[in-house]
Amino acid sequence: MTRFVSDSDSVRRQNRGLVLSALRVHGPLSRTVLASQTGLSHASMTAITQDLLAQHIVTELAETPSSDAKARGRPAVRIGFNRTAAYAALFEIEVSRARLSLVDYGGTLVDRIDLPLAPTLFATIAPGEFLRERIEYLGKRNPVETKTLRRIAISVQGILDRDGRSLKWSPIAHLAGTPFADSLADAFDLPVTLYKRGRLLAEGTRWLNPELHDASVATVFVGSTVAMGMTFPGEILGRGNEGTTEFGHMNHMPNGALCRCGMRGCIEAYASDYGVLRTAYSVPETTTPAPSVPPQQYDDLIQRAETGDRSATHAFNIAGRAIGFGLSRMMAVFDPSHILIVGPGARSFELMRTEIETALAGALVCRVNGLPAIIAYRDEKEPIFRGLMMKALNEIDQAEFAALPTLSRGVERSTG
Amino acid sequence: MTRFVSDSDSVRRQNRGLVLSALRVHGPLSRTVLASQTGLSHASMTAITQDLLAQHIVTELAETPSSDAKARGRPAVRIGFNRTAAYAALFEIEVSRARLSLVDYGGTLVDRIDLPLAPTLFATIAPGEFLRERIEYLGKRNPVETKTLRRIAISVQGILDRDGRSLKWSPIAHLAGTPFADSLADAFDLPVTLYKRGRLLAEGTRWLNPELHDASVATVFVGSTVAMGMTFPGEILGRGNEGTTEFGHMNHMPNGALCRCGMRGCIEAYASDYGVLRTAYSVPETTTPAPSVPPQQYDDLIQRAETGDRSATHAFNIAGRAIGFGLSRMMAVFDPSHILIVGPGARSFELMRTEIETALAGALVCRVNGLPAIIAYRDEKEPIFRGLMMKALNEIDQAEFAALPTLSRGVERSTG
DNA sequence: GCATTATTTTCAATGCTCGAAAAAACAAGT
DNA sequence: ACTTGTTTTTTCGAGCATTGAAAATAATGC
Repeated sequence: MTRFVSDSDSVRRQNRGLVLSALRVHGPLSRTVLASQTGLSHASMTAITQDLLAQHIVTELAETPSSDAKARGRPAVRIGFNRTAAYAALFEIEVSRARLSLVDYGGTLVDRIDLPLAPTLFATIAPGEFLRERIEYLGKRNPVETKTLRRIAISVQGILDRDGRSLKWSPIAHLAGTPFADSLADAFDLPVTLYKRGRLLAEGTRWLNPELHDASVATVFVGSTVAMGMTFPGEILGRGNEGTTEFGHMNHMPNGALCRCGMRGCIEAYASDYGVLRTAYSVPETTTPAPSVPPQQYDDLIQRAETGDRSATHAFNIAGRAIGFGLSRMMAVFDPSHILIVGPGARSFELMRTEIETALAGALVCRVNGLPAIIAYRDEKEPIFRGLMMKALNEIDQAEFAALPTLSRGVERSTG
Repeated sequence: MTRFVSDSDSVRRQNRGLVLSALRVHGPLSRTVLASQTGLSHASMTAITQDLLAQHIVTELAETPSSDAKARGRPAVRIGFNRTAAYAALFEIEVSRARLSLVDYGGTLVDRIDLPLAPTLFATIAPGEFLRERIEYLGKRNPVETKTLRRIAISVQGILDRDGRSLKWSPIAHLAGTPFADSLADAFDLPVTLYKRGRLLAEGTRWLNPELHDASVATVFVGSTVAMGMTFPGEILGRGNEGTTEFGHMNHMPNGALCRCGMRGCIEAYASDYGVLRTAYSVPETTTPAPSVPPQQYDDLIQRAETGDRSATHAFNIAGRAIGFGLSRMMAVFDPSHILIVGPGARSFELMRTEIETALAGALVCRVNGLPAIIAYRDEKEPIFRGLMMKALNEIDQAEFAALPTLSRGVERSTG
């Protein structure tokens, strides 16, 4: 059952969540604006903000006295997140590097550690152990902040198990099958959540382009891997694992090129950096891919293709064809209004565009609904981080702060 | 925004909906059982059922006096739907036939009309007009029941527009683009809802096999077309258009066999009845498919394959391969625990099984999560009807009856 | 007829929302 | 300096749906 009994408790949780969501989306707002944004009455707004203020979740902003346009009536007091109300530790784990960030409840970066990841690292130290040590190190550098650490969120690559507690498969060496999320949760007695990188990319891109909030979007990462996340119109943040895919490992050609995952014919085997390079240099399709490709090599190939080199353009055509047919096939199940191509591969988008659009045009849904808008964005790091942070903070908002019981009303009033 | 302000109104709607849902799923239940099923207190149960009784939505069942095992305490009074509370008219429109059914609020069939559909019919009469006349005819035969008609629900084949008001494309001749749903809604001043046939099949199969309620299922129809619906664990009935796909028109082979939809290489072009026959008889792939295939021909082919005929078994291998790769590709986006093969093609399931499983085994998600359970069911008519009826009745439950305002409590008490 | 048992209802308390009215905090005009 | 107008915010009482506990109801068993 997805639906539960509703009582005054769930009413409070729902409406407090609505208020926190509005602040998350729009930044600081006055009670009046908050009321019209959420649809709650002014009376309820007063009650809810009073509660949130008493619990030090939000604060009244001391308005800059130089606020230019003087308005007529009583000046609005804007409410914003109390940045010290909570902190979150965010890990972004990728194949050859990781990053640990400490952010406050308002979404400001407090500290950050970059961690190179040797392929053998997790064979010599348990991932959970490694991550625990890094957080402890971060804790020594930020003793005050980490005292109110409320959540650990981790971006990973690979296939999560059904309840999202560990990886069943991952391109990150020696990471799959280890219970690092649970051991972190035990070590710090905090909720730990795992998110798939491709899905965070999709959510983060959306936060950076608010007009995508009303669209259904397939966000495709093209680079060292191929991945995709889906987002749906209206939903601030998808529930559960909604929006995750294994797009990069969708079959493109039966018995085709060898993929890093060990299967044959995956889209990634044609469209990722190693796939394109393999095609361009006529390396046999069944050659085992290198663990990683120097970015320079990939950039050079793009440049060669842009100057008309035949084998280079051919390789990007093959890549575009794989992505295009993959998207065309996906559209039988999920039919987005927008397709975003993000990551290093976005630079070669123009080289793949024709093949992608040709493949899409062969799909019945495209003939009927028209081609989706296809847009290329280069940077993937910022959206992934943004998606991860928003997920973590939103979890704190909804699962923790919105669910807090009321302090008996009117007892405490800050006189400051 | 998907989320709205919660107040006492939405609490009542939610909890009344919970009660009606429980009755829909389990049939008549006593107040005590209803309370434990929904999680509501006995006190609330009394209040809610009192209300529903006063509004004649449910009735207390006069228990059969021959109820065998005499229990100790006060006997439980079971509550069931008041079958005359509402009626729904259900159209199932297919390529060459349609059917109109009148059902009561309890889910009992009241009347039914079968309607052969000539291919030119909707060229000579507007679909909305035709459907209106049939309902009026039904109304003459059932004057009392149709007076409390509350909803019209229609099963269609093809691609719906985004708000589900009309078809953008359909294999049913001259149906796409006509505003038949809206004109019916105007004519009878009733809500009219369109559902995609493949999706109803998925929901209906689930109602007939309750153990599938906790599974994620891809239900594939194989017959005159190929279609698929998805259902998700726990959800009684998917929201909106969730679970609809265009699986039959997912590309299987670039530039491949000609499909009825006009595109090339669709799964349907290989795995539907006409596709298999075309392969078996070595008719060129680019031959325009006939509008429909006599069932006898398809049955004969299955029999020939079962007795070892080479071209027949080959045709089913090709079909299985198309379905298998389609499923393997779908699983990059939606990874079900069960796959159901339903319809005439289920009889040839064993002929396709090896190819389907081989293709699935090539998908990374299958290597990681294991093969989903694959089950064949023959009958598709009953599940489709059941799905359509459940959708319509559930809409009446949730959108209409659960939302009804309270009658001032305690005023009216039936003394019977 | 009385004890036992299970179901259902009643009752008072709780907690949330809402509309209307009042209070607060400022700008502008006199 | 004081009044008026404007906008934001709070207060107040009413309404409503929930809940736990206690009471009432309706049967069986002895």
